[in-house]
Formats: sequence, structure tokens, C-alpha cells
Amino acid sequence: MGRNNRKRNEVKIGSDVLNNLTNFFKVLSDDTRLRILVLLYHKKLCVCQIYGIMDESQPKVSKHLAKLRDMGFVKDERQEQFIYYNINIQDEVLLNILKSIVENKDNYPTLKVDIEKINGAEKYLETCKG
Amino acid sequence: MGRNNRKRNEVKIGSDVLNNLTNFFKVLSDDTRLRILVLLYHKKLCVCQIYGIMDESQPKVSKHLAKLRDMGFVKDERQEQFIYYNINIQDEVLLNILKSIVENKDNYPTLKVDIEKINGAEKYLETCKG
DNA sequence: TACACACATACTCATATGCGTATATGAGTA
DNA sequence: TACTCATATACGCATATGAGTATGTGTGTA
Repeated sequence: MGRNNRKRNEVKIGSDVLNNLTNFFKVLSDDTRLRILVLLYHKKLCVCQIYGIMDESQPKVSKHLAKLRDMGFVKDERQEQFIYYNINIQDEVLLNILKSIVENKDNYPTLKVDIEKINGAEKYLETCKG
Repeated sequence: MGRNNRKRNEVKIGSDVLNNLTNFFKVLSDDTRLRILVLLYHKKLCVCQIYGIMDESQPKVSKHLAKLRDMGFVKDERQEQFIYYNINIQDEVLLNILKSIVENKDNYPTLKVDIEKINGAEKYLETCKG
């Protein structure tokens, strides 16, 4: 159930009927969030794995994860010491967009490298203990 | 050749390899631009037709068109008194995203209405003469 | 109960974004 | 050349956004 009773934002961004779409594109319009979503599209990961794989700072990744969570595109879940995030998108149009990006990952070297690192994701748990 | 020798921005936004993608999503993250792109995906239109169909102000539409043009997603072309814009996207991934949105226009009432108005686009030329 | 670890958040700052209003520009025409 | 029309841009404003640094929070463990 996520971070218990900690404050959540329950963000409601925009007011137009196009909300679903434009909010999703707002999310994808930032490199960090795009990379995160592509990662989570493949596999549930904990925060330290994510910023380990992406080689970004913990607060940066954490903040973007919070935004993704508040906008409803990912869900968090504690497992022992770690908090795992997984994707939470049902909308077919949105899923297809992610799918299409992933299928063409060869066009996007950064994403490709990220994805390749997923297979060694456990390795990045060691990243945390430092 | 567009607006002749008027200043053009030749915008170069972002620096990452993900540019193509994230810039496109930046474009789509604004309702106005999303609607414009969806319109132009169907048919070449002049400015007054666009803001007529969308029922938005001329400067607002014009400014977003300029942005779309500077980012290379549309092209402009004068035909007599009017300046027509058409879409200028070759990237298959990006085209597929638009295609997918259009195919699911039933989910997006605003887009659906816009698209339905395209068939009477000539009518909106009269909008201009006012 | 105190500590360590994984993660979240607050704060500050610089920059970007979108809007409305007013005005400029350039092509065509009288 | 003066005028009109379609479109583009400038300006000022309010708000949003992202980054880094520092610190808070809660769970598990010693």
C-alpha cells in the first residue's frame, strides 16, 4: 500500500477531455521519466535498481517516480527493505505507444542500453549498499 | 518557402539522444498542438481554417504553428492569400503514435469533433473574412 | 531503543511555458 | 502608394518545471 500515511498528491493535472493523452505526453516529454517508464514496462524494479541502471541521482529519480505515481502511471509496493515500482497503465493507446518505442529501441541508444541492463538488475541492488 | 526572409528560429531543443522522442512528446503535451497535429495529419489546412475549426484565437494558433514549424514537425506553404500548413513527419514511430490516436478518436471527444469538421474545412475559409 | 539503510520530500534557484493584448509584416489590390 | 487581409511576432505576466543540496521518514536490525 505504498508509503502508508505519508502525504500523497493525488495530482489532477489539466482539465480538458484530452487529459489522459496530454498528461501522458507530459510524462514522456522528460528524458528521465521516459527512461523510467520504458524500464518499468519491462520489469518491476526498486528505486535503487532504477537509478543504478540509469546512473542518475537518487533524489532525481525518486522525484520523477513520485510524479509518475501521483499521475497514476506507476504503482509502488514495499518488499522488505525495498520499494518496488511497476507500471500501472491499462489504456491501450498509451500502452501501444510504449510498445512502439520499445520495439524500435534500436533508434534510441539510451533506451537500448537501459533495457540491456535490466537483465542484470539484481546486480544494481548492490549499488544500493554503498 | 514559407515566410520568406522573416526570422526563423530553427529551434534545437534538448541535447540528449532521445531528442526526437521527447521533443515530439513535448509537442503533444499541449492540447492546442495535439489538436493541430491531429488535424494536419488528415489534411493540409490554412491558419484560418485551423483556428476556425478549433475555435481558438488566431495568435494562439499561430504561435503554436510556429513552434511546430520550428521544431520541424510541420511545413508551411503559401497559396494565394493563405498560408497552408501540412504535416512533416517521416519517423515511423512518431507517425504511428498519431495514427494510433486517430484510430481511437472515439476516446477523445475533442479530437473527434475537430476531425469531423475537416470535411467542411472550406467553410472555415469564410471564417477568415470577418 | 538506537542505528542504518532505502527512499521521500523541502527548499532554492534558474529556466521554460502558455496566454492575452497589441502591433508588425508582407502579399495582393485598388 | 495606400489599403486590406491573413498571418506572425513582441511584450508582459503568471505559472510550471527540473535540478541540486540538504534533510526528513519509516522499516528493519543490532
